[in-house]
Amino acid sequence: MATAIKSEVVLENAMARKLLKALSDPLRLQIIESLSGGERCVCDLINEIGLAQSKISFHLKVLKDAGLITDRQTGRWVYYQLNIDSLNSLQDWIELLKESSQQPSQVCK
Amino acid sequence: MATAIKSEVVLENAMARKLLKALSDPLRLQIIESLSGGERCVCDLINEIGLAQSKISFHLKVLKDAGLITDRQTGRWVYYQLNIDSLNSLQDWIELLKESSQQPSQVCK
DNA sequence: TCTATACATCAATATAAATTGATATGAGGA
DNA sequence: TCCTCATATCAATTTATATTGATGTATAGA
Repeated sequence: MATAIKSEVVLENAMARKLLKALSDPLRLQIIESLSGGERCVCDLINEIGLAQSKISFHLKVLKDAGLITDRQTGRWVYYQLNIDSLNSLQDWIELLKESSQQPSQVCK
Repeated sequence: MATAIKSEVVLENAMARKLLKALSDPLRLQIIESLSGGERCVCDLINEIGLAQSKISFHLKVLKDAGLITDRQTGRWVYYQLNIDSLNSLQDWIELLKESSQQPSQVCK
């Protein structure tokens, strides 16, 4: 059904928007790239990236709110991990763009 | 060679950073989504999106500088089009993240 | 050459987002 | 219970980004 497909696309767009926004900061990208080496606790990220703890925590929250990472607490430590599902969603969104963008151009006027 | 691979990844990261930054604005996403329907001139985008011309032009420039779109002038009209290569780069970057993120977690302390 | 149209650019302002330094919370261990 | 450590949160400030309205530029047609 056309409406079903369309509302799916709209949903996808809304999700992509959130993810892309969260990925638009260089420090957050550093965190993401660091987490791509596997799960890490905050203290490790702080050491690895070498920046203020409040800064790291702030950006971790942004990434978590966007659904890009998940956390898990063990004792005093909190471990963060990339959420593969969100990366898949982003890839799907890009794929949709690519698929629909090869249409004939409309001449203006 | 390990260094060659690594510098490739670094390049990819730098490119991803630029693309993601450009994609982080809702109006620019609207433009991107509109262009996914095929090449469009600025006047069409203005009508479609219904916002000030200077606004649209500003964001088109950001998208173009990032390499996400290309332009082509014909007479008085300028046509913009999605640059598929940039979308592919972004997909590749995400793919790399996914591939390397399934490693065993390191326990803290 | 004059005028209208399509688009780009710019300076001023408004808005949003990131940083900083301090404080709060909550888990463990002594 | 008290202390320390790991992390989160907050208010104030700074920095970055977007918007607005005006002006500039190039093209085409009369």
